[in-house]
Order: sequence, then C-alpha cells, then structure tokens
Amino acid sequence: MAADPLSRVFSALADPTRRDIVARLTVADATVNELAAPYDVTVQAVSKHLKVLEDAGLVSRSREAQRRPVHLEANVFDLMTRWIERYRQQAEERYRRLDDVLRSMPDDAAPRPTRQEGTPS
Amino acid sequence: MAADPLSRVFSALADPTRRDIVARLTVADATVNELAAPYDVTVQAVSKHLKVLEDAGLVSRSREAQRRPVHLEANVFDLMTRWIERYRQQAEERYRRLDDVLRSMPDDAAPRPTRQEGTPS
DNA sequence: CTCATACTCAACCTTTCGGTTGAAGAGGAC
DNA sequence: GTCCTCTTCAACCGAAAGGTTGAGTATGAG
Repeated sequence: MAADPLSRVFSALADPTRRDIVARLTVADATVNELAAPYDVTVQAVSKHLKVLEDAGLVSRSREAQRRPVHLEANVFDLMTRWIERYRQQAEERYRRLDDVLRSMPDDAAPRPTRQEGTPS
Repeated sequence: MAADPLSRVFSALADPTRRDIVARLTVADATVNELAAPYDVTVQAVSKHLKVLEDAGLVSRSREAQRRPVHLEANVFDLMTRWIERYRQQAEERYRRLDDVLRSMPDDAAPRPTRQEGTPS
C-alpha cells in the first residue's frame, strides 16, 4: 500500500460494492455487520473493503463495545473534485481556444492540427 | 472487461501514469509515441494504458496515416462529478441535520447515537 | 468463569493488472 | 516492390485484488 492519496481514493471507489457502502454511509453510520448484510459475500470480505476505504481516508472507524461503527469522511471527496475540475476546465478552455482558431481561419485553410496549438510564447 | 461504466472510469484514473496522460491531453491531442516519451516504460505499456482510458470513455483515437492521435473526451468527467456531488451533498445534509439535533438537545442528554437519526416519519 | 457476539488476522486461491519481449499489421517514403 | 515508422497483438511474468475458510481478539451477557 504505497500508492499516492489520489490513486488510493480512485481505486477505492472503482469497486461497486465499496461505492454502495459509501452511498449507504451518507444516510447514517453503520457497523460492519450491518453493512455486510445486503451483500452475498462474507463479513470478512466487507471488512477488507472497509479497510480499503479507510486507507483511502474515505471512512473512519471508532470503537463502541464490540462494535466498530463506520463513519463517512466526506471531505476526502474534495481531493477528487479538485482534480477533476482542474482538468475539465482546462479541457473546456482548450476547446474554446480551438474554436476561436477555427472561427478566425479562412475557409480553405487546411484543418489538420493535431499537435500543440497553444499561445506560441 | 464487464465492469460498469463508473467502475471503469474510476479504475482508469486510479493509475498515476494514466492520470498524467489525461493531464497532458488537456493541452493538446498527441500520438502514442509522444505520450510514451516521458515515461520509462515501453510504448506497448502506454498503448495498453490508452486502451484502458479508451474503454472508460475518457479518450478517443482517430487515424491519420500510421499515427493514432489520442483525444481527451472531457464529458465523461461529468459521470464522476455527478456521482461525487450527489454523495457529498447528502453527507453534508446529514451533518447539518445531526448538528440541529445536537443543538436542540438538553446538555445532559446521552450523546450516544450511532444508528439512524433521520426524521422519524 | 463461560459463552456469545462483533470483528480482524492469516493463509490460501484465482483473476486481474502493469509490465516485459517478440512478432505482426498498416501506411508513407524511396 | 523494399524499407522504415507507428502502433497493436500475443504470450508470458510477478505482484496485487477480491474472494474464501479457519483461527484469534475484544467485549458484553449469564
């Protein structure tokens, strides 16, 4: 487990069961047994899933008698959101620029750009 | 490769090299060779990464002589953004509710809620 | 103390992942 | 045609993922 934080978050959410667990935790905290109930895998498997979510910082676990209530840490979503938004905006910006270029081009100019069309220094 | 779309997107982005490729593609389209240059892995490995990104719908490839320009499909980000935002908002909503409950509680009331504290019908 | 409950650890198995090398396909260049 | 370039396909390899069973730990209930 030496991956960077962003990789951990993304790969934690790459599993449908784990995403479902996250979804259910937005409603309320829950114990491992409660979380495991709906799935047809063993409790141990779910316990492993929770460890993955915990290592990614998406979830925290406290102690309460024998139970280990699992709690969603929604703030980690920010990391992803920031990453996604950054590139989405850049991509949109790029389309806008490309659009301008195309618009300001004489109709017969060869439209064969594939490399770099950024502001040329 | 039978995973659902969301899983494919998340696991495609769970790899740092692939995220870097996506980042570079926001600047401009690029060929496989160009994309492979900065990394110290073989071109074949990068070709595989591109296949993963393509299967996730994050990238498309056209044909242009022997070259296969790779193009970022930014709209797929929306799928993720929607998923994340949904749960983040629900989570925040939940904290707000919990806050209200705590605030409206007499100081000596036992603060031991772990299960369900939603509006009781 | 004994027993039951909630959970985790350890060992194992099978499949997937990320990488390699080597060969093959697809198109210009000559 | 022959060659050279860009890219993918195929077979293989080691490591990690996701699952299992079985034993061990922690805590409350009797």
